[in-house]
Amino acid sequence: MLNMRSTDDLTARARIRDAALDLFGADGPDGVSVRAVAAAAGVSPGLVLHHFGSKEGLRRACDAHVVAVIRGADPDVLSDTSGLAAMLEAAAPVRRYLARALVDGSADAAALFDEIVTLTGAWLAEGTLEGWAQPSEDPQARAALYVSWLLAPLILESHLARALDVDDLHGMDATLRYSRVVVEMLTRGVFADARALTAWDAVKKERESR
Amino acid sequence: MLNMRSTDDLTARARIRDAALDLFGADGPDGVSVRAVAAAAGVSPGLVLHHFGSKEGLRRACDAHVVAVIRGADPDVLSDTSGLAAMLEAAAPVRRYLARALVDGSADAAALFDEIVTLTGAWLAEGTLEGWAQPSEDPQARAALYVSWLLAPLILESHLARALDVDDLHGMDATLRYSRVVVEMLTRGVFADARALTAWDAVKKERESR
DNA sequence: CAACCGATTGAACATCTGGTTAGCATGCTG
DNA sequence: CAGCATGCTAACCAGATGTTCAATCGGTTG
Repeated sequence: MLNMRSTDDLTARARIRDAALDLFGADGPDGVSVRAVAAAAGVSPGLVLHHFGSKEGLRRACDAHVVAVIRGADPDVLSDTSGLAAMLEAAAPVRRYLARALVDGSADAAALFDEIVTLTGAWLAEGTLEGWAQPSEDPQARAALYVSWLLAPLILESHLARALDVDDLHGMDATLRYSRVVVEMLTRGVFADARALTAWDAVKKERESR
Repeated sequence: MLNMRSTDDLTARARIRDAALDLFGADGPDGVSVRAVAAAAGVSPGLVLHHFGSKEGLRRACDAHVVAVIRGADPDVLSDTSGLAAMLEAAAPVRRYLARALVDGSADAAALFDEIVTLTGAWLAEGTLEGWAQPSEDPQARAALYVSWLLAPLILESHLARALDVDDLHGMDATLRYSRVVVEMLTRGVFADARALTAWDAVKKERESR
């Protein structure tokens, strides 16, 4: 057995982490036993604890790894949306894990979310000044919603795949297809006139008068 | 102890179901023990199984109850977007349970999702004909994405609340605030020119040439 | 009153959980 | 070579989990 921990990323430790990433991403940390991770990595259950101290430690290691992958991937493309773009480009297990961590309330995932919202807000503000983005009455909320909307396909993966009649939502075909519609909806909008806006005004007025 | 099972909705059975709804919605069925449900309902663990057969049976009962509540707004059929509205306006425990069931892959929640996507697709098609909705190159995908986007605040509740600096995302103030931005984004769009569309074209061409 | 039936309990069971420990093997270092 | 740290395993532990079961209680019915 070789002993190049820092360079070789295929050590038992890395294999355990990758297996955990995969399984945790599918069922959440609470739905996966240490033994299942060990089996998937081809090691004994004891080794998992030996390397990561505890199951919680393994979870933190997965969090850290995912954050590092997303932060570190292709920082040049698409200037300021790089975080988001990197996330969408990241390998499927990492993406699934991130989505799961977000709904499970992991602290690292939450911090990543906040960071991306901030970056997106700045990016959209710049776009507004340069004229390629619409101005917004509430830039903060818009940035948060924009990020949430791009995250939605990650989280609702299985439901969207069913609605679109595709097997793998994150295969290239399906990704191209739905991202096209996303761009279309974000460019032309969905509603063609202001009646949704006036409907909202009516709701607000009614609620305020109560 | 009274014995009016069918009429009184505060029987032990109903209390167990409500407690389970609450706890399952917070941590998912796998994160909650039968004993915890029993304790929250003020009964013994055995009674939970006596009434629902198994934990899985209890989960199914929760699913059925939530679906019934959502459908109950419009007893016969869901019309247009009323299902979506009912989901977003439902009481907090129901809302949380639904969000959790969607990401956990419950069959009933998935069926509800599909149904709402279909209704939304029909609604948007009608709008396209009547002129108040934009035409779409891919109506099926648009309907699915539209539903996903409106569901996103449900699922990412805590993260959005943090980004918007509000305590309760589904309180009236916050709801009015972010729904305003949703309407704004869906009416005016986010991008002011076609460069996102052309960027997508470039990506597609590049990937196809590979 | 007696028989019965559903609601309800508490204890028990087998299983699985995360975690600990002792020990083995191997490779580095003196 | 001896000494030692380290990767790794197997056995084991205490606790929690879902489920089962015998027994009790209370109201209804014969």
